[in-house]
Amino acid sequence: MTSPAQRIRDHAEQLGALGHAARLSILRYVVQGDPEGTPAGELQAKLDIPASTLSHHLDRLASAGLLQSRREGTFIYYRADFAQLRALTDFLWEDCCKRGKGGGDACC
Amino acid sequence: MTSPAQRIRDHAEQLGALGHAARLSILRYVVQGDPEGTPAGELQAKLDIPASTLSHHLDRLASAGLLQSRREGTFIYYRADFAQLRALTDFLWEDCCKRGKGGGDACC
DNA sequence: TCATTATTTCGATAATAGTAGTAATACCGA
DNA sequence: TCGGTATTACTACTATTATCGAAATAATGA
Repeated sequence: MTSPAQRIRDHAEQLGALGHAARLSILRYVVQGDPEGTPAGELQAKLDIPASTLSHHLDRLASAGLLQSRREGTFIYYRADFAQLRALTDFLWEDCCKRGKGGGDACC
Repeated sequence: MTSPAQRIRDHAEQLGALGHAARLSILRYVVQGDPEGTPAGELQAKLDIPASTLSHHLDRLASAGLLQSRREGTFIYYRADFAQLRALTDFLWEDCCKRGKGGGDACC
């Protein structure tokens, strides 16, 4: 059971991880790619990011729980954690308009 | 027409704006509040954030396009820009698994 | 005009994040 | 084991962001 404050912090960390053009591009590339994962080298080549910089970004996204990695030989495949991503986007809309005048939900 | 790169930058800015516990709390409070808006003073009191700090956070959220403000007397009401928020959350899922093996969409 | 309340701007400091070269490590095929 | 490729760790430097007190601005009503 995570406290409400902890949920805020965790989701803020995930959003912060996405709040950078390179990392957002990485996530989208991985989300749009094969569900089995995309090797780091492909990301480096396609997104044109130096390997060391890319590694930091991947680490940050994985630490936030948005990416999972799996080693296969020399390749490391990264794939999106769709459940976490869904939880994050749902979180933003949670209890929308709950405290509105008539409890109305005309907004969402 | 915004270029793909510009879309990435704009959405990254929005996500970065949400990537902070205080600002995420602000957005959620506003999203869950009355669609007409929530005065800054209420946010300050409920979320216990110093006025000047709050003002900076509100400015950042508004600059990113996630909040809109409206003055009424001495009060300034902030409300969520639901269309922008929807566009943002949809963006993360856009073309999910498009490049997957069988064009499968088992993941989303 | 004056006092009061609501909110923002200024300004300075402290803390965090981004970048990328180089070195190190891991794996595989020969 | 050796050589090549893939990937990460170390490191240092720079840039951006967070914080908040104090001063300034805006609106209202007496």
